[in-house]
Amino acid sequence: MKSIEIAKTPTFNVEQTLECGQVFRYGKTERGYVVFSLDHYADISDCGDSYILESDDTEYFSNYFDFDTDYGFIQQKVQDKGMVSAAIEFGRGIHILKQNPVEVIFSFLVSQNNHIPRIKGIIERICQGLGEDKGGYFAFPSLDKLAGAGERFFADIGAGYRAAYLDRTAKFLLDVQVEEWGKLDTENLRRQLLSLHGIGRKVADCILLFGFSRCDVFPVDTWIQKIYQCEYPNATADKMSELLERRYGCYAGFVQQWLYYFKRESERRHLNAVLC
DNA sequence: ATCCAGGCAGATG
DNA sequence: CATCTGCATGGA
Repeated sequence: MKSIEIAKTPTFNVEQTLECGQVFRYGKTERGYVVFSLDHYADISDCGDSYILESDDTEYFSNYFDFDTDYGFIQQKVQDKGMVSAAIEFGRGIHILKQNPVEVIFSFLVSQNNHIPRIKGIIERICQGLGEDKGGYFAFPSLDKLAGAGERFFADIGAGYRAAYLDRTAKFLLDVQVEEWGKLDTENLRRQLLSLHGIGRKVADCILLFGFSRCDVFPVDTWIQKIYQCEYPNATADKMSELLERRYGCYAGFVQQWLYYFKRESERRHLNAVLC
């Protein structure tokens, strides 16, 4: 196990980055957070003026946390006189994680029409049931294990009607080189994802953003719809996504994540944020 | 208890 | 093209 020090800056906050809804395998500790990705783990503790990251693979996580992107620059580019700036001020420390595409595909298949606490539980039980025991935690399962589990397994651990999606997707991906999909442009990659059973526009866009670092997509879920229903009263979610992608271009994914976190946290904390 | 959740597939106007 | 419905489950 190795450890690295991460300087604290205004544009990186571990709590905001992990709690903003892009990742589900993490937990709070006394001094910070633990996060799991594939078969790796990282423990990040708050040491006042810096973070200490302890991990089995510190290089994996220094890429995972996306320290090379200039978030201050992006925040300056997209600022406005309204809710985008308000959302940035609230979630200034969010980074978009560079997660494993396969893990993201399964995570966001589970996420549809579901609450985040329950999503976390379902994914955790998938790891417990099929993942390698790493001593203290379970790895995300291999495609072999996922494909061999059967629909019953996913139903039994509480995946609900998504069990069939998980089973079919696992069996399909067994014969595919998902890593090759990274070479496709966003439009063709989205088309590929949409051809899978259980993946629609919103789940595809989350996979594009969180699993393939396509920051030019703007996933539209129920929270984002609430934000924009005043401005686009008769636009479907798909249409809304197109319009917002066009408006924010290569920064769309970042803007979306700041707005999502702001809206959801405001509701959760019963703040009466002005969002229309 | 009733509503709703980081929606989607399939069926029907 | 747009709109409607059923879906499994459990947190609030």
